[in-house]
Amino acid sequence: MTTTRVAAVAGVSVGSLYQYFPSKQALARAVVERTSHELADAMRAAAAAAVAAPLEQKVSAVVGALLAAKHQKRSLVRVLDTEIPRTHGFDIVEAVARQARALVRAMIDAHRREVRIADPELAAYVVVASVEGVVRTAALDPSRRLDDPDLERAIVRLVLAYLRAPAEAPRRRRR
Amino acid sequence: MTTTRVAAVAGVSVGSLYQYFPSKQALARAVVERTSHELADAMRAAAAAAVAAPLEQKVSAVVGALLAAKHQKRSLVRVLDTEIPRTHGFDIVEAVARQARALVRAMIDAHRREVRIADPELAAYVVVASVEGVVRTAALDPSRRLDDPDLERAIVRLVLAYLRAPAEAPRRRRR
Amino acid sequence: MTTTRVAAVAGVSVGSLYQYFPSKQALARAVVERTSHELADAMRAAAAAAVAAPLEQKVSAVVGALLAAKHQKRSLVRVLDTEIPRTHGFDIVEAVARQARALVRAMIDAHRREVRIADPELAAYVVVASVEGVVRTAALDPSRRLDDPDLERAIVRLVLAYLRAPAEAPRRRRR
Amino acid sequence: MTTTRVAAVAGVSVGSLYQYFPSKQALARAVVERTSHELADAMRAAAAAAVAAPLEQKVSAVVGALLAAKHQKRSLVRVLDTEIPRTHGFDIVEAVARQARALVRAMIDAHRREVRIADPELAAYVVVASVEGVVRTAALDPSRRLDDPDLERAIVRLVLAYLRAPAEAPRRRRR
DNA sequence: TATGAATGAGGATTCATTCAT
DNA sequence: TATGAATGAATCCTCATTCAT
Repeated sequence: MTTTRVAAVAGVSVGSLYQYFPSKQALARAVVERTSHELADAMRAAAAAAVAAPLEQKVSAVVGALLAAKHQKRSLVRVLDTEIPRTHGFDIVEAVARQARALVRAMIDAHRREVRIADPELAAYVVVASVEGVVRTAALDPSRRLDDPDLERAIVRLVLAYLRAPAEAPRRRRR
Repeated sequence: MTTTRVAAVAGVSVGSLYQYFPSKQALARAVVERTSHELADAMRAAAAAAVAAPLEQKVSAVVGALLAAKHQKRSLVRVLDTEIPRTHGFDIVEAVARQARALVRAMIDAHRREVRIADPELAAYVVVASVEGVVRTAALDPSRRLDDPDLERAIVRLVLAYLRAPAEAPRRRRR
Repeated sequence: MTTTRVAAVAGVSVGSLYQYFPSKQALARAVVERTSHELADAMRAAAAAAVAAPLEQKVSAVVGALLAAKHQKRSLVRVLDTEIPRTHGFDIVEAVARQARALVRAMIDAHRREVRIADPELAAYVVVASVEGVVRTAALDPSRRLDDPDLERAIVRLVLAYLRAPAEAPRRRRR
Repeated sequence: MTTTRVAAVAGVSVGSLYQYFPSKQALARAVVERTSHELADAMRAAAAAAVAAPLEQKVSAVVGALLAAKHQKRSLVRVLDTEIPRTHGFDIVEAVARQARALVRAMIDAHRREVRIADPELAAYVVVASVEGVVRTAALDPSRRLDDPDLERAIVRLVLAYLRAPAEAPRRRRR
């Protein structure tokens, strides 16, 4: 990803690039930012639409939105994950992850009876990180399709099973 | 990660680096290779030691081994994940992931009664990718500790819940 | 001949050099190519202008053109011969030599009566190589001038004498 | 031509190389020196053996000795001419050329009646440089053999024809 | 005396950034 | 405002030379 190539692909000159972005890093950051916001918006919208629905439908809606968004930008996702040093836009990615965790926390809170979680903060962390892991792995894996309904069902199962599993053993102090 | 800095940190000269590795890429690859092999060995050993134990103990043993290994090499893990273009040693990482999936498949096969999985291949994929996601996120997150027993318990819960969850809905053809 | 120095002498930056030539080797090759073509053109023009003249005038014209061209680019000739590994642009130099030989062959053919040559191919080879040898030696020799008319006369004498000399002894099989 | 490779081919270690030669340049110079001396000796011996013979036999003897020596060391000749910057051992090469010119001058002086030369110094220069040119070109040309008797005869013809050619026009002062 | 690992200056090349047009 | 040629700092890599063993 050189500035010249980015400019060429974008159909403008390097000079023009620097009229809009003060540096290459800023440009990368802007792309990450936009993509991240779109993702966050898609998930928020899906969650909002299913706010009154049972847990299973909520999870399904959000996971579906996530996969659809990632699938649409598949090649961009791949480039961002492969080429960009994980420092450039990390805070933005982190911000989106925080929003996602808040979203999961809200679900947990809204379904207290169904969900057996001792530490909701940790649970949200695990849910978001694990789903992100599966999506990331699948996105980078040329033999997987992000729009495979089996994959979607499997992720939904992962989340629901985790949330509904019988309470963890009571916390013991560190070994 | 410049060759000069690597050499300086290693306490040798650039020239010496090139006596052992033909290129910077080869050096990075060697580090990834070694780390990956150590990780794979640790997990295999844990699984072998628990081969006759109940599923819960097996999962706990492997997850524990994984976290311990990653925790020990925490800063290296961080550097590799942040600095190295995901192309250089990707095949090796992929090989380790394949081994991990085989390991999970063996567990599934050994506990058929307890585990309700329609597609074991996909299940192994999801288990490995999700655990990897949680570990990766925690490793890059300065406010998390990889040796936190709560984190370990949460990951074990994630895996066990997923494997034991009631059978997925029968597969429907693509929407 | 380092790229930095070439750039400095040329009054540009290294980067600019690489905007016009993909590598140092290509740069060297381009210089050799241009010089060689100029040389070949000069000799061809001289030969063409004297196409109807007697042999002596033809030879004189071509040798004069050769010396004038080399004299004009004296310092470049010196650098190319001294600094450039004989591999980089060798095929071009060889191509010019081939052209020069063809030119000499044409002269031989056009003056069959005057010239006593058993093997015109070999004769052209010897003529070109010997003249090249004298010019090269003189160009590298700081105590010689390429525009010395005595040198020119001597070279003309060398060529004419060789071509006009009584027939070589009949070829005998290898000793 | 790296020191390591030279050492490897020579069957010793780099360190040993530096026990005998203070630098790579000195090593190259020594090789050039030895080869040059052998060449000079061979030519001197041939000339001495034919000191009383007619001019044609003298020239033939020296040219034969030159070609035989170069043919024997053909690959070395090639390497020296291709790889070594023309500065390293140039003075030695120049010294040998000087000796060769003296040798030719002696021949001219010994055959004053047969040879029609106005400027013997220049004549010797041209003879040596032209022969060197032919030998060099042939040595670097993979399609030529230095032990080809036709080549030898052609070179002898070149030298004899040049020396015996009717007197050059009387020297005119430059412009 | 022979070895060859270690050294690091030097050199080719890339690419983010600037700025005259 | 858009362009893209020019810039040169930064980086990878080579290889002549040294020196501890």
